[in-house]
Amino acid sequence: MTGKSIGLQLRRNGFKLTPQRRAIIDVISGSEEHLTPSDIYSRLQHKYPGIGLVTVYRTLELLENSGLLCEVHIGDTCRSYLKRKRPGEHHHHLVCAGCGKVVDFVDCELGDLENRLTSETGFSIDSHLLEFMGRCASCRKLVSK
Amino acid sequence: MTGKSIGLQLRRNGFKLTPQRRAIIDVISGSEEHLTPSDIYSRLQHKYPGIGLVTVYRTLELLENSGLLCEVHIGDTCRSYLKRKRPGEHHHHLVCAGCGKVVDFVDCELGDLENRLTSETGFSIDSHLLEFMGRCASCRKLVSK
DNA sequence: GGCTCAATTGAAAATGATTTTCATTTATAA
DNA sequence: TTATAAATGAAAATCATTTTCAATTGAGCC
Ligand SMILES: [Zn+2]
Ligand SMILES: [Zn+2]
Ligand SMILES: [Zn+2]
Ligand SMILES: [Zn+2]
Repeated sequence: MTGKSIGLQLRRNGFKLTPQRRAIIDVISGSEEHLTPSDIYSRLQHKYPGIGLVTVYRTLELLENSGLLCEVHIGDTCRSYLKRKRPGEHHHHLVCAGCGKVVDFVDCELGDLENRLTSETGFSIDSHLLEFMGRCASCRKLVSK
Repeated sequence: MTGKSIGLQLRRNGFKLTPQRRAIIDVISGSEEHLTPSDIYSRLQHKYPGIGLVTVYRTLELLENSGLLCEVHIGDTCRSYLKRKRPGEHHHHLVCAGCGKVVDFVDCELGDLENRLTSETGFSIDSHLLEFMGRCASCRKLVSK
């Protein structure tokens, strides 16, 4: 999903497409890394100065409610976001602890485990959270130098 | 692992076993639910009033560094804790969205997926985060009434 | 049982992240 | 172009967490 199509999707949902929102979408779309609100805020200062941190928070909330963002739970902050490449599609993340780069994967194959847990515990299961943490090839090179 | 043995473990590691720490361990040990720092703080007020929230934070940090606690990432707060039943043993959690009750399971069987991701992406993988979210039997009854 | 001392505690202040408030501006549809 | 509801930004408010520091205390030692 491109930055432009994210903007169009917002409009289709009845929201205004302001320059601030374009800029924020632009920053998120142009990053392979997961970004916190203040990461996004500081990246904005270069290309689009003057946008308030409040607007970043509000836009993130809007994009998230519209299903256009992914969350990453890695590390300590639970508040780090990423463009959702294919909205609606079930997937998970492999995250680099060095640079924050995120790779998606769709085959989690947790169905059997889920069924067994359901019958063993009496819980009904609604969803799951799965993330792998590691180091991407280029971050590994840096360390070994 | 009992509350008492958690206390002993702390002493073995060279820390003092104060009444405040006993009380906090007691609260955590007596709960099947994951608890945030302020959850713990408010539960303390009944049985052991006067313990400061700062002490709760400090004790949680200590217990976590000693590997005696589990973290739950469910929901919005990344800061919710639980007694670690068998320190050192690899396991994951099934969490009730209604009451917060947590059930452990040890068989995650993510090795094959991990190997495939490693070779497909060039990442090295260090760890993973896996949690199932659902509703326990008694919370399901409440809803259906 | 008392003595000593570093570790621990709690109150208050400081910090940091997020949310709310509200007056002003602006994207969009007519 | 105009009207209008939505969106913005600055500042204040709120909430979670950490730091500071003086007073207290657990645990080893006599
Ligand atoms: Zn990397
Ligand atoms: Zn999955
Ligand atoms: Zn429940
Ligand atoms: Zn596992």
